[in-house]
Amino acid sequence: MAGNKIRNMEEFASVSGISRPTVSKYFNDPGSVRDTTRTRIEAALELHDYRPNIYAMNQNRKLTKNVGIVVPLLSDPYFAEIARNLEQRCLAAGYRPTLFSSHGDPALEVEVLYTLRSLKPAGVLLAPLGRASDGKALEKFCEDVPTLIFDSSVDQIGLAFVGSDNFQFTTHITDYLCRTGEPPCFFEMKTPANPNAHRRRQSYLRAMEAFGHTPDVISVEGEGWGFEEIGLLGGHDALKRGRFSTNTILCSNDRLAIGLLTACYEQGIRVGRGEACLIRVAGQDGHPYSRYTCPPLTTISHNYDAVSQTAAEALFAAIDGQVAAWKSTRLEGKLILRDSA
Amino acid sequence: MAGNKIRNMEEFASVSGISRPTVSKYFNDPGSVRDTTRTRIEAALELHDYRPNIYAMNQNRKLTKNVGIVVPLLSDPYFAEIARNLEQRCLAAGYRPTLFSSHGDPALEVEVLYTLRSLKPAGVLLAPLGRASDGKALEKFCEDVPTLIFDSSVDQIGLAFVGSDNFQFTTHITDYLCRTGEPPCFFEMKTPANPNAHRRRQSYLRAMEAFGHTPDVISVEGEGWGFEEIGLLGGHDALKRGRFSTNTILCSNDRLAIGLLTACYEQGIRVGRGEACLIRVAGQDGHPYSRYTCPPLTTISHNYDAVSQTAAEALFAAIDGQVAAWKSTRLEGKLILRDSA
DNA sequence: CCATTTAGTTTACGCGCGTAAATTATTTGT
DNA sequence: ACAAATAATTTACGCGCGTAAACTAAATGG
Repeated sequence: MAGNKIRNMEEFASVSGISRPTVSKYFNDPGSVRDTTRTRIEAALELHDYRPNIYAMNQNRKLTKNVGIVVPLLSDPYFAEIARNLEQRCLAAGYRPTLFSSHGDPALEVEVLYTLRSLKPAGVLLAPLGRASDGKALEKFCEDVPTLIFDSSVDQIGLAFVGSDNFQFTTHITDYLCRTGEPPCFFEMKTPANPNAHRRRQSYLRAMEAFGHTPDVISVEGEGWGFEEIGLLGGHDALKRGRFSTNTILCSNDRLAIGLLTACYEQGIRVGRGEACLIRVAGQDGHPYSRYTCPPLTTISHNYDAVSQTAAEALFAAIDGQVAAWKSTRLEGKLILRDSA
Repeated sequence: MAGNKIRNMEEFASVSGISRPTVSKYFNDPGSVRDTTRTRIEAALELHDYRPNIYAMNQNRKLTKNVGIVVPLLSDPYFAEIARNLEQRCLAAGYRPTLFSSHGDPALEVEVLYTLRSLKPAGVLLAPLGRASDGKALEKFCEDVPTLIFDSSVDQIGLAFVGSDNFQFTTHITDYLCRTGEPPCFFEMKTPANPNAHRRRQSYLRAMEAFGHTPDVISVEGEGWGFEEIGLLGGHDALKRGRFSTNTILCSNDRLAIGLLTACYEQGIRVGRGEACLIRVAGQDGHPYSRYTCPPLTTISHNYDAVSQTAAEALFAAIDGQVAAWKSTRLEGKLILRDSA
């Protein structure tokens, strides 16, 4: 742990009495060198705590162990959670994950792709911004780097797509709401950034039709990624104008629902399924904070584990050379019953 | 934009008719080459959209433009927000931020430091895990890399410390609560990961004493970073056992408060400052979600902008060679009055 | 014990770029 | 138009490591 500072592998090799190429071999796979050599290297390692420079390692490697993970917005706990999940799986599989956020900005998303090329990753797990993404840039990137698209699909690019089955999401929770009370109206952003939102609206319309009810979509104004704020303002506005035609509101996503719940609270409207409650509110996503709203939010949750596992394993298989035709996997969500609906 | 793929600067230099060293100079500072040369390079750039490999660039550079940003836990929106803020400032100042999360794990925090060394950053903005951090490793790292510590201070390491004045935080909000109703009891984790929590408890005790009231600290069990869950469970328990001695509860942080609010809701206890309300709840931090709780959470907020600006500017100054003695800057928080207290 | 496998060493080159020194070409002032 | 100043080029080396080829030393097997 003490000793003079070791600056590079050359120096470390010399103090450990082993040649640099062998030391290099050791760091790439400790099991690939003889027992006695490994022991000597590890003894030297205890004395000098040297670490190879990762970026120099990757410079001239045929296949790196790097995996890039890109999400549209890290400050959204949903993406933070799925990113964390993916990182763990990469580490467990022996890869080096590097996390990037597009911060909701298409230009930054393109920048991230350039940075990723420099990283020479073995593969990339990419959740695109969606509507605002530079499709050409994404497509070009996917041609150069093995990329698995998750969460939000954009055309048929990359190795495969893994995400949630938004049609099932909305159909399922609409069905639940219809069976347990008044059929829901649908609360959404007018111009959502994410293509999943469109699928959810369509699915709501279809489901309502199938169940023989008249759909009602409330589309609120608002740009950007501040969904809670948009739900809050839009909710206040819609409540004041008596815009909700039923006592049950299905939100396009949980963050909108969180804002709407606050609007309801601020207008003294009691939410829930109890006797004293005026309206029911449900969300979609299984957002990490949905458990802690008041009332706790009934929602249909992504299967976080299954989505990340499927995505990660598909990417690792592709890295290992297992070629597979492009495929879209959409996993079902699970209804989480809480007090809000 | 089309053209054959350019693999490196050598190839790009040849197609643009300029020598590689000059092209290299251009990328490091476009203004440092003659107008005619710049025009020719930029013309070639439009045809081939080449980008230098960032990691190769940094390999042999005296001073890189890299800045590392490390936070303890990205899935906490508080850290996500401050990280985003810092990233923007780095970009605006012409640096290349790279974001890392320790994911609440001291071992991972040490790993991150190793990765950072490989990055050869000009400087690092580091928010340590706190109590669980490997102090020796942090100290050693700070000796090698210009590092500014923020959010949570650990000894007197690095270039400087920038954070919030937790004493002012708690004193200020305790004062507010005392003036507007019953003096608060203090709701906290028994074994908090963050040293700021200790400062807040102490400050609460002092403030209560100064105001001539008897303090009451409720310390709940719970390990890890799932503060909402801990607040929820601990809140349920404390409520059932009549553990709160006054109708006013000051939480050690907003995430605990969010959990406590849910516990109150689930026990049918109305929170707020209105007539019909049984208890008041206040938090500390100005968490991004505190606006959207029910009722919206009264809290004392970090001055996010000022903290990140002070931290970033101090680091940039140090990178520019402006030596300054180690200094601790603690910025005051701002009381945010909402309905919960 | 010697011949054969296996692992290690040397040597050499490559990755994609920064950077310094010496040289040559271009621009500027007059 | 010419000398001086400025910019670009050539040449050469370095960063920290991967990797391949040829060679040598050590571990096997009968």
